[in-house]
Amino acid sequence: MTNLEIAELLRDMAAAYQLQDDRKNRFKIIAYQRAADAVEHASSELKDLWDDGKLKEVPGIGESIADHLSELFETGKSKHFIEVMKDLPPFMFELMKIPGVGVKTAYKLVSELGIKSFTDLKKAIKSGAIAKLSGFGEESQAAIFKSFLDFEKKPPARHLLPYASEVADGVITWLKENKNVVKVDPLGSLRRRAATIGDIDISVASTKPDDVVKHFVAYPKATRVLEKGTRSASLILPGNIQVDLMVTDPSGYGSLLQHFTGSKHHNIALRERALKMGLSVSDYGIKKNKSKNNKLELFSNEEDFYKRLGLEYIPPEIREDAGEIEAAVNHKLPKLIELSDVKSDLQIHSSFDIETSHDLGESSMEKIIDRAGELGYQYIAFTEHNPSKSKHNEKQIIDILKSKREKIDQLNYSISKNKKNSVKKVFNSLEIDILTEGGLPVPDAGMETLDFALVSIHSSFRLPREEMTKRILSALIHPKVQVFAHPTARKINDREGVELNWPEIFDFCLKHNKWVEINCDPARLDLPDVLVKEAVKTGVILTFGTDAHHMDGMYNMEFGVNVARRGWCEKKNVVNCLNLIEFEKMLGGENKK
DNA sequence: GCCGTTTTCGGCCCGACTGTTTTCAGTCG
Repeated sequence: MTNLEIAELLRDMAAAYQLQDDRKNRFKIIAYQRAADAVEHASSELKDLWDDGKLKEVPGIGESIADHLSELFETGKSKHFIEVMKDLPPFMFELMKIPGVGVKTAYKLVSELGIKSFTDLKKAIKSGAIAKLSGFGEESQAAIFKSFLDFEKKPPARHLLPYASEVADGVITWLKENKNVVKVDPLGSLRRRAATIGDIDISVASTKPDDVVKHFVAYPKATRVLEKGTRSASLILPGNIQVDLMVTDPSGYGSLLQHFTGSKHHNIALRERALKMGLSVSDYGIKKNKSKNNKLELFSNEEDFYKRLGLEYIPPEIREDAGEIEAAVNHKLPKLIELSDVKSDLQIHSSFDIETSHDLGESSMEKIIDRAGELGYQYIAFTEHNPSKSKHNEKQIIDILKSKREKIDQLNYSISKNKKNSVKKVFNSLEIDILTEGGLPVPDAGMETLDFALVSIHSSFRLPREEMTKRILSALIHPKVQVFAHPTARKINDREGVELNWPEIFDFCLKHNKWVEINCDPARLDLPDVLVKEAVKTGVILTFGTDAHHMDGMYNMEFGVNVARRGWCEKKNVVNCLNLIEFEKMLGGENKK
């Protein structure tokens, strides 16, 4: 079972307890939901953790749930889960995927109207049967129908960061046309720079919230107004993208920024901390105790808000309730890496034709060097894919690589004459496929032409964990191999990452001075943030590579930096932050025979 | 059902919006 399937199962359990008695089970429900969230965000497959006896190390999984999951892994089922859910019709969980349809609604539709498919649902709506149920009416029936039509057309997807940013920019531009908008910011997972974005969250500071809301819901591109209140509203945009707006007075804007940035778990943890201090936190501000009559303390900025709770300012990227609050208490927050720290790009594909196994780049080496200069880099690496193995014999591969070596040497000669460009050196590298059985498709005489090599997986993604781990290590061991590129080989929304024994990989890299890439392509962002955090903890050296196949792709560096920041990365953890001399020293170091 | 700067027992975030059952339940973030 995958983590996603387990998370879904735990959420179904929470739903079951909600139906049984949502008051009595209140905290059990929360516990199951928290466990589900934790499983979804875990950096390893739960099955692997169970293999290693580490199930209970996942925060949110305790004695009881761990036991049930163990039974599930051992026997394929859990008696307790089956018992709790035995009377629930399976289709209710499908209905719950429609936004606005929760546990109670779904159960009622299935149990009282016998709905067993989406076709049944449509029939029930057409006949008006839903409106006749107690607790429902014409309007709620219509709301379910509209929501269903959106969902049927396009189930809510998570969007890549650059796309979500663009959509948000459109809304923000529209909001700024209203003169009552004092400040406007994109928040939520967009501000936390997560790899994918669900809803788009936007906050506004204004003394006239109702006027701003009115302007917002008139956004010309909106296909539907989901909600409209006095200080908040939600729209649906084409492609079934939801945009949520919250407005507050400028005097309390800091609290709104903080609240709406999230994450949910970070906020919950903050509020629990506040309670222990005798304070109550909401998106309006902070009160003494929970009493309604107590005076509200306002915060115009986030720094003061965190300070009030005895915390250092926590950067949005690490607000995930993953140790950042404890670190902020103890003044142990990392000084996160910044884009301006980056002095190089270590994965670029030029158009220099070496008859590659995969796609060739589109821009010339010369143009790429100019662009690198514009970005202020000191050095870059050209990392075209290796010459295809099927179309060449060994001698041909060696000859092709020698011709590229000559080209790079010429470039370095002309660079040394050009004082205007900040780039002082280009490295001759290669992105080499790791063969299914391990090993590399480039003969040693070809490897000798390189300054260093990247290796990566482009085939056989579904090997078992230990086999895959051996495969990777057999490639990394080669003395010319320096970087493990896009290590999980995931493609966001398209392909899951491979299974690897990460502690073993990281230990190996640490011991042999091998580096692990953060691929900056927004569709990859690989290593993912949770694994970056593990790598940083271990002390593994990381690299940035934009994987640009066109010189404009070099602008994607910022997305890699986002991931690094989310993984608690400092300047010292990333080799790209070294200047040329330091970098060459690092490259020469322990890696040479 | 989980978890701990005080706690192995006794807590567990806080509020907006909608529709319907006119005082609240359901859903969401």
